[in-house]
Amino acid sequence: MILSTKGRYGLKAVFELSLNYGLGPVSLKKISEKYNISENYLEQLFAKLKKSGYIDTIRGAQGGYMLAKDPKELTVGMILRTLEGEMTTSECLSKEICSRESICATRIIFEKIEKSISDVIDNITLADMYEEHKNIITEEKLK
Amino acid sequence: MILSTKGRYGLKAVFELSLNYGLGPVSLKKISEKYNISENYLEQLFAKLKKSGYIDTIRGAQGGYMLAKDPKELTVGMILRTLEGEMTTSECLSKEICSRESICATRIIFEKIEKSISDVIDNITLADMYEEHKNIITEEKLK
DNA sequence: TTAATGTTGACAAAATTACTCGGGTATAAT
DNA sequence: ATTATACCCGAGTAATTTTGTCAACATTAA
Repeated sequence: MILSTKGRYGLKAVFELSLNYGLGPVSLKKISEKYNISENYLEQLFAKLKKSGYIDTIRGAQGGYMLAKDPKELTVGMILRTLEGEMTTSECLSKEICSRESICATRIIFEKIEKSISDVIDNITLADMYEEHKNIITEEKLK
Repeated sequence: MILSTKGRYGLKAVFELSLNYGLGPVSLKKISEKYNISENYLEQLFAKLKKSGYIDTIRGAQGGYMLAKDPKELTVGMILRTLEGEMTTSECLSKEICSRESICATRIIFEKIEKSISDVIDNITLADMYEEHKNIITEEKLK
């Protein structure tokens, strides 16, 4: 399983923010209740995202969290990498040990996996997610 | 980091077996010394791979492990999935909680990631790794 | 003021990872 | 036969990561 709850919860929550983009802040309480995610835990995730500059906060009553940028400028990769760290490693365990032959062969594999993941997550923006989501909703209504 | 030492050590070790395909068994001791991986730990990984039918063993002196099939028939995905379990999950946490909208949106993302990983690991065989590795060695010699 | 909200840092339970250990069994070489 | 070499198997354990919890505090709208 490549994604822990950090990435899974976090992406959901951020998407929720993008649904509210331009409409004012959303409180943690609302999000945590909607998805049944621990408020305090989500708080930690949002703290990281704020530090990275992807979300802004407004303190005090009626405050909350909001995207710091246009959903078009925020990619899934930005969110996931902030929360999960780098997705793969291809580093050798030790330069001495790296007896070259097979380690190089496996490293190539890991690099390919990494690239394919990056191709996906770096090319989907929150705006894309929103579009896709809207289409699904529309299709459902047509039935 | 999507791969733990299980997948990383395991793929290295199995590649080592593929270098020796057709030349008799390789002992754990040899592999663990070459890569400085705990022998007992590697044993556990190989036990799983044997159970899955990817490697065979010969017990007793001069015994060891060997691929159970031609390297052309063994993919990186077979090895990694055996050792790491499924690579992603896109399941909802709970049907009740799944308020559909944003969870569906995130699920699509996870499914895309999963597919891109599968495209890589299911389409590279141990034989492919060997070919690539041979090319690298050859190129180095030409310098 | 008061209630709602974000901020911070410490703490901790649970799960997973990454091993270790010890006593087996099978087999080749002597 | 004996011995050394290897795989086999199940239990145990240390370290790390994940997944939170808690408490005290700061800020702001109403």
